[in-house]
Amino acid sequence: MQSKETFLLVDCNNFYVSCERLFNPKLEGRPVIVLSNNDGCVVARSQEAKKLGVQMGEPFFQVRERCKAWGVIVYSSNYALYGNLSSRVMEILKTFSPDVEIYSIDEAFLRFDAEMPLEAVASEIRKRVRQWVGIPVSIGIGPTKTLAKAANKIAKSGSSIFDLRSRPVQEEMLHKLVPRDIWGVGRSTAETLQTLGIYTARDFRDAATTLIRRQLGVVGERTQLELQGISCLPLEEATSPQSICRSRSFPHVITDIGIIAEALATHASCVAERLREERCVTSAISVFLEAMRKPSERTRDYFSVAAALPSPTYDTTQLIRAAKQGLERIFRSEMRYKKCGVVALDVAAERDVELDLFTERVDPRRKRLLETMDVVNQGAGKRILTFAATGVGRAWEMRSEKRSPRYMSSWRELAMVMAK
DNA sequence: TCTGGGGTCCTAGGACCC
DNA sequence: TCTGGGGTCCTAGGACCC
Repeated sequence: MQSKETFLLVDCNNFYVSCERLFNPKLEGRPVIVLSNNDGCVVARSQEAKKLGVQMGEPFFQVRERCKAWGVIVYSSNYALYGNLSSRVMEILKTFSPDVEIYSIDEAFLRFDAEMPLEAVASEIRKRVRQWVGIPVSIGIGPTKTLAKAANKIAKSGSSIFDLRSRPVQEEMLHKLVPRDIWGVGRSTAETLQTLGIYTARDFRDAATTLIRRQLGVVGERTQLELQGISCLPLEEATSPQSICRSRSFPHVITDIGIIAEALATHASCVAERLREERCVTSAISVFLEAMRKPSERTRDYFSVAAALPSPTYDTTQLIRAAKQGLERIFRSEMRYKKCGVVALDVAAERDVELDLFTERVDPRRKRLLETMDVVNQGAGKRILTFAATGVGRAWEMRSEKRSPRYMSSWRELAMVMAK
């Protein structure tokens, strides 16, 4: 008989804020928020900031004045720092179970096969991550991933660890959660459930399967089964991504094709770099532009074009060339552009790609050149070596006015310690 | 006048996640 | 003036084929 499996969901508390606090302990106990790229909207909030009513995803310009009045400390996002701390946390988690699925930058599922004293394991995980990296985490325990997620939600609001394995506890807690609290239930699904008279997570779990299947499709049905304790979402193996996208909004409207070409060349090189990092190749890219329709309106026009590459590749030059050709096909001089991006489609692991006699292999000399660039850029900081097409003016670059130093990835930005 | 049935593949769009 | 970015999966509908 297959042994019973249990899932732990480990989630870093207010992750980006916790990262900032690590290097600036004065932020402890104070309201802190972190903004998205371009300082556009709020993507992380400390407990204190949540209490003040700063909403997740709220546009920053709408809360700026309130933040000033309340003394909220504001940071631009610093992904170099968060990425680095994230991998340290994940390394620790891997020492507790061989079965770890890194679900996002700040959370991971761990699977345990046997019946184990998992509450003890969970508190050891919390202790070790706190001690070795300095980040506080919450942990949910459940017989399925969806229940572990729900347990984590409960853990967040108090005890830091919550076990949702026992049936009576499930009865009680699922009655307290609304469908929207459940992983996989978004706004639209929650509305549908409401019209069906389903108001709690427990109602959802106990509703007629045929009804759920008809109204919500296989996705909804799976979520329902998971709530019943029947595991349908296995731990995902780490696989190569299917697509890799890189895009940025401009800080202001841009109409100049030359500047957009530089931005796209930069995005194309980032995509290529990531492909090499993942040991992947792409056989087609898509280029897209977004333009403002009217100055006052939020609505955007979206233009995109896909282009096949001569052969599966991770070569920056080929991606830049294809991006440029794509741009020429969709660019209109009268449009007011606000964002652009490059997507690698059809991404596959390099070793899985069958090269026949006629497809061009990446030239070994070019391969060495690209590898060298990657090594230099990783060691000395990003963008030491770049392709000329990516430009030097960088008139399109985003606002990031309140970014903390890259303490862990840039020699120039190391923390300073005064010793007397 | 009246126009089958079954299958595959691809794409766009929606929904959801962090 | 100022509203992010990067993913996944599913579904419906069209094109195409026999």
